[in-house]
Amino acid sequence: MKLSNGVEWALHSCVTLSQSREPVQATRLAELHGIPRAYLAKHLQALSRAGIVHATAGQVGGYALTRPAASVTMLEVVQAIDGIEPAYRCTEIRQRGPLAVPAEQCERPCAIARAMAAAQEAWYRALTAVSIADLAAAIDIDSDGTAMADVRRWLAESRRSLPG
Amino acid sequence: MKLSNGVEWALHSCVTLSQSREPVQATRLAELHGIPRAYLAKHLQALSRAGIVHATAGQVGGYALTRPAASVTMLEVVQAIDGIEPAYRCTEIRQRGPLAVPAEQCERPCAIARAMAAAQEAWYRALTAVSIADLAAAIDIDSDGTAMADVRRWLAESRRSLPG
DNA sequence: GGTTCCCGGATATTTCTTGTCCGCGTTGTG
DNA sequence: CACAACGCGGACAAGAAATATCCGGGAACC
Ligand code: SF4
Ligand code: SF4
Repeated sequence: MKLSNGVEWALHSCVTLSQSREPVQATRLAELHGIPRAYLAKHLQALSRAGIVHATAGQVGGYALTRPAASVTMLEVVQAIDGIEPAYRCTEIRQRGPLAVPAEQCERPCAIARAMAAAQEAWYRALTAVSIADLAAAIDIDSDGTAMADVRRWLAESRRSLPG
Repeated sequence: MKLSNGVEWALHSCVTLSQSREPVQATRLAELHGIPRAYLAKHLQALSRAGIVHATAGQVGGYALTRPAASVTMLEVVQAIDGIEPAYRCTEIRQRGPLAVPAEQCERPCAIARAMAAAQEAWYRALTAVSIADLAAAIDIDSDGTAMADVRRWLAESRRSLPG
């Protein structure tokens, strides 16, 4: 079981966006995190398609959160990047081989699939309980209240200096 | 997030093995489920390395559970096949870029990594709660008490007829 | 001793992730 | 209103990982 590392970038980007009311360009977000610009843009597009962020084009364009950070859950971001398909994909092997179960008995998933679905559900619940705002607040506390202020300052500064 | 489909084969194989006190060859397990024999053998080797099943060589060899089915949890099987590394791998991007956090502040994982770890823990807990014996019992109930008996009959029969 | 079967690694094939590119639409400006 | 600049969006290659397969030992049984 593996999670795309783009999830980490997307979560960090959302936390950063929650600190700015103006749109932030993909170039800035990539530079801030030291990651390839073009690839981050691809993931941001996925967030855009999921309705989590809104992209504005043009000279002063960029990305911004569409909803308040407190209403965006981690699960939404994870699913936007990694897809909504569950980790366990049942290939219905019980319908194959010499003891094949007839299809009419396979209407509802079997015990194995049910247990896996329950585990997935527990995973979803844990991620739903945490919002982007929670993350921003927790990161701020971890850094003694300087992290988010630094981000806001850097965003304001880069908007002036870098395009020059 | 994706789970190797070998997990499904391994779980089915364990349930099957729980119905037989004699060792069952990899060839039989593969035939019963209609899956490639060689690849299933590779996964069974992983189960063997994890101590879940014991392989006996020789003419009447095969695989058998080392412990009672009630004491083997789904999580053990999943981790034996899919590995124990967590789904979310933190690449410490906060230590990169213009706002890099110094390493001495990164001793404990940040809020994002903590939330992901909590979700993973919930997933583990759900899988630990279900044993192979539970699965066998549930599958038996789903089939009105015929599935496991059919498996036992097929195993006994194939041991006579097929090698001939 | 012959046979059967499991173990382990080496290897080919396919799929997915990662990474990069340029066209199109949008925005601000003259 | 036409122009030019800018960034988003999806299409396109390279790399990694999973999937699937094969064969040479070694062990147990007959
Ligand atoms: S639903 Fe259950 S029995 Fe059917 S293939 Fe999936 S795990 Fe196997
Ligand atoms: S520990 Fe937190 S801040 Fe550091 S890279 Fe992981 S998610 Fe980002």
